[in-house]
Amino acid sequence: MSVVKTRFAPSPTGYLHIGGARTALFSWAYAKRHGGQFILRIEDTDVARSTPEAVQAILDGMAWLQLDHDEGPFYQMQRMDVYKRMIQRMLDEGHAYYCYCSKEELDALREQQMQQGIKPRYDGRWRPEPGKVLPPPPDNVPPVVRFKNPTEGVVVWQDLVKGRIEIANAELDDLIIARADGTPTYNFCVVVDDWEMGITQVIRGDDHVNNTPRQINMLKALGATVPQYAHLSMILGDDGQKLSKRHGAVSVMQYHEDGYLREAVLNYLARLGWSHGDDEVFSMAQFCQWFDLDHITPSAAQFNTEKLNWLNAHYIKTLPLERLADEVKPRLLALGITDTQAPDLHAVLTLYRERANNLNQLAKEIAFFYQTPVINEADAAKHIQPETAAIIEAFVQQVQDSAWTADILHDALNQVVAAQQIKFPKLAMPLRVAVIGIAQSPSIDQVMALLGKTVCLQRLRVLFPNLTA
RNA sequence: GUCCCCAUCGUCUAGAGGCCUAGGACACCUCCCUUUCACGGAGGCGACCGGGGUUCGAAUCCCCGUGGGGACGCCA
Repeated sequence: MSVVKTRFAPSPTGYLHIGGARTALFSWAYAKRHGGQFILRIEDTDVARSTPEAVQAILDGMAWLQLDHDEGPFYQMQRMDVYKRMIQRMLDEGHAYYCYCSKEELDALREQQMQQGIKPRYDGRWRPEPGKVLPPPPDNVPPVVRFKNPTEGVVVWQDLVKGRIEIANAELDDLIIARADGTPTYNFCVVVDDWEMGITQVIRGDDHVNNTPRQINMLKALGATVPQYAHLSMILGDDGQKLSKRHGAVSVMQYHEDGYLREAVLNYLARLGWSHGDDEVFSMAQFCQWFDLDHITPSAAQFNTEKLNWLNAHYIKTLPLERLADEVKPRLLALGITDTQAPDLHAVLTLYRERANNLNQLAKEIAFFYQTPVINEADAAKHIQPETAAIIEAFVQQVQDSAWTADILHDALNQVVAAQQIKFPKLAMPLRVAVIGIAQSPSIDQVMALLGKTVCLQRLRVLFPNLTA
């Protein structure tokens, strides 16, 4: 039994989006599960569309998700000599041949076939056959190389996700494996690489199902071992539409920017199209022990931001405080906050992490600890009444000479409420508005204790300038 | 058009012929907790695409519809 080896093979024509990330995650997890190797291969043979920025974006995305590869990254453009040697071999062994059709000729053929209602495909006009006389090669058309696909029989494989798939060779045509300029095309490079790199399980998107029989035929022509295939269904956007620029096909790094933890994204993606009974929340370590191809859903899955948010909230609540602080600090910095010493960020996070489901939101919510809050007008209008100043006055009288802890403040609050014969919110809400700018917060006594006496009193005086205390 | 794939609550899914009066999670609704908003707790709403078979018995197997998706490039 050969050792398991999987690969993630993106083409660098854009960022790493959520669908690609899941494919990578599953390939990675499969290798981990079986003690195998996971390799990263950049399929950059489309020179016109590949960019170094996209390569970097993919590397960044993989790094953020911590989907580390054991080998690579390999770049197909650096393996040209390998492909060219293989193409020559195919030619020499009669598995491939030169085709002198021009693009225009091919386009015309395709159009004609479409009109006739038949599947558009190459008609084999340059395909050599015993007893067949080929036209003389035109001297102004540089030839492409085509693979001589079998014309009869069927290609069958046991897909690890979708089960047995069978496609008739009659449905396939002779695909181009080398362009007129001599460069190899995608399907050929994949075949050569998967073979040479010893890939045992090809885990990829199911848009490749139709390429699989061609690849199997080429593998067989080369005398290579055919790997196992697992075709993952696609991920649909939140709106049920195909993922695209307008439908949330954003970079995984966008999730990072938008305040999501990698733990949440990974857990969410793992659970999208794969299941382990009723388990919903699990670590990547656990996932790597559980992951298998038998429990992958063959149908497409719709992305659900609400559930991602829920997982994000879970991880914000349970992450080690140190980790959480590291995630929040840069986001506070983006709000102009550099110093998180006083009050202590860990203490602030302990108080606030319970209620957050997003890192950016969390940073925004605790910003008032480190900078002057903006008073929310609606909250102020609602909670600051004509009698409020007197109530605040009484409160300040009560606490100005005492120690400043949550317990003491808690008692003081209750005493003032009792003495003034008012409902608790009559005091608590104006305090919130004055001290933190809005009417929603954890217990106001705890918030004020963290903020400190000086700052609290100072902020109270801003909103209630006539305090005598 | 041709070929291929798919089909359980709004969404992600459990389910491999009897354990299913179909389970869990997100969302939603109600109640509880409460110092507001959250968090948390307890309930609730809510699905096997349709039709034929096979079988004592089908969400599970088969066929046909229907619907959705994918592929048909000198793109990957």
